[in-house]
Amino acid sequence: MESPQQRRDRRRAEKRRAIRMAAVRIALDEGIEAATVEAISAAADISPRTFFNYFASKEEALVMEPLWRPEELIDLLAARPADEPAFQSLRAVTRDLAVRINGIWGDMKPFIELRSRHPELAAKARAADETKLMDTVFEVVRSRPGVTGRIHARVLVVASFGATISAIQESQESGEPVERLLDEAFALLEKGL
Amino acid sequence: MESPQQRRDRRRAEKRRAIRMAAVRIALDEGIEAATVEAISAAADISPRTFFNYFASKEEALVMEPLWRPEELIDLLAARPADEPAFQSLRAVTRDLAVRINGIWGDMKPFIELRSRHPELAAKARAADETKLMDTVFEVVRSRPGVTGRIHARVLVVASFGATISAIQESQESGEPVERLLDEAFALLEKGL
DNA sequence: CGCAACACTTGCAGGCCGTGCAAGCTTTAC
DNA sequence: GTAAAGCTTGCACGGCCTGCAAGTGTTGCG
Repeated sequence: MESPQQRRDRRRAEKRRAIRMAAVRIALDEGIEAATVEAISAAADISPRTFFNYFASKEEALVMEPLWRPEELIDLLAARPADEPAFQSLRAVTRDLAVRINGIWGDMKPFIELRSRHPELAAKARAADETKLMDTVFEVVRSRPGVTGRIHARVLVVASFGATISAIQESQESGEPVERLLDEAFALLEKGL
Repeated sequence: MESPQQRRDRRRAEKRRAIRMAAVRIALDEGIEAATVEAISAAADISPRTFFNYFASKEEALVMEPLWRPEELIDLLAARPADEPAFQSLRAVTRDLAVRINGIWGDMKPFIELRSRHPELAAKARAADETKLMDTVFEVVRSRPGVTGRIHARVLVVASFGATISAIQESQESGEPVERLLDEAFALLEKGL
């Protein structure tokens, strides 16, 4: 059975999704300046005030849900063998996560289209939680064997994230499979630039 | 002598700087929520409307001027030998530019302090012009010899930028010289992770 | 069932950001 | 000295976002 709490969570998630869809549809069909909170709320059949019970900002509704949450990433890293080199752990973990994209590729399409028309959307949204993501991973990587110092850890993290995002972006533009591009990117990093 | 246009430009730059200083001082002394456009304008002795003749947004006044402009970076890359490997060009250019930081370290201090208290400031400001910066460099790197494809170029750029920013951040936190950390970071990338 | 606790939605009021416009003022050009 | 060009400012307005309190549904329990 479904507990009342689960029920509430599910309905909430559904409504959040519905609002998002309305927002993106307006932004794509009528231009981003037409996607005001008022217009989105009307389309989603809620009051403008309620919109902010679901999203902390208008922008949040116009970008896709982040693919990775910090806690999840930390769990996955912790699940790797403790003596595995940090670089290989990052490689394995980001590969697992990136592959998940293939399953939701269809859902991502409108967001990708919108982002390509308005790059500032992705930039701002990304910066906010991506730096936090990298900071948390940085803390994990620091304590791995073979990591000689803080700058080493920083470079490992920033290069791995960069490779992952590059592969995803390139895959979106060229249509090549994410896995192949990801392997190519990490192989370059492994063998040296 | 000074042409009238130069004179105007200079006065404008001075005023911009003065407004910035007022903004950062308020944000540091009284908290960031006290740094409203109204308060900043009053402190800088201009009208709130005029504030927006100098800055497109309030945030712009609270972060430091970007260290690198795209055109400048492209010029510097173009000045490198055309047959130099892309990685070495990036290494040399970012090193030159990063060293410039040592000359303006003092001016940067308030901004660094403010950014450390409010990370979202740096995140948003950075994302906006940093992605544009990387896109332009990407185009240059793509046409360098030895760059085998788009993903190769992407990884080169994102890793180099990541290394540079890591070195700068680490230097700010640890006090070690930027050059040393930069060398260490690029050496890691060169030999492979 | 009935009632109390809880969660969700909404309106209202208000602060803040950012922009177009037009009026005034200062500097520059001839 | 006068016209053109640039800068500053006030005004009005639209849009984002928040706290608060009132209203409406939902849940849990006797």
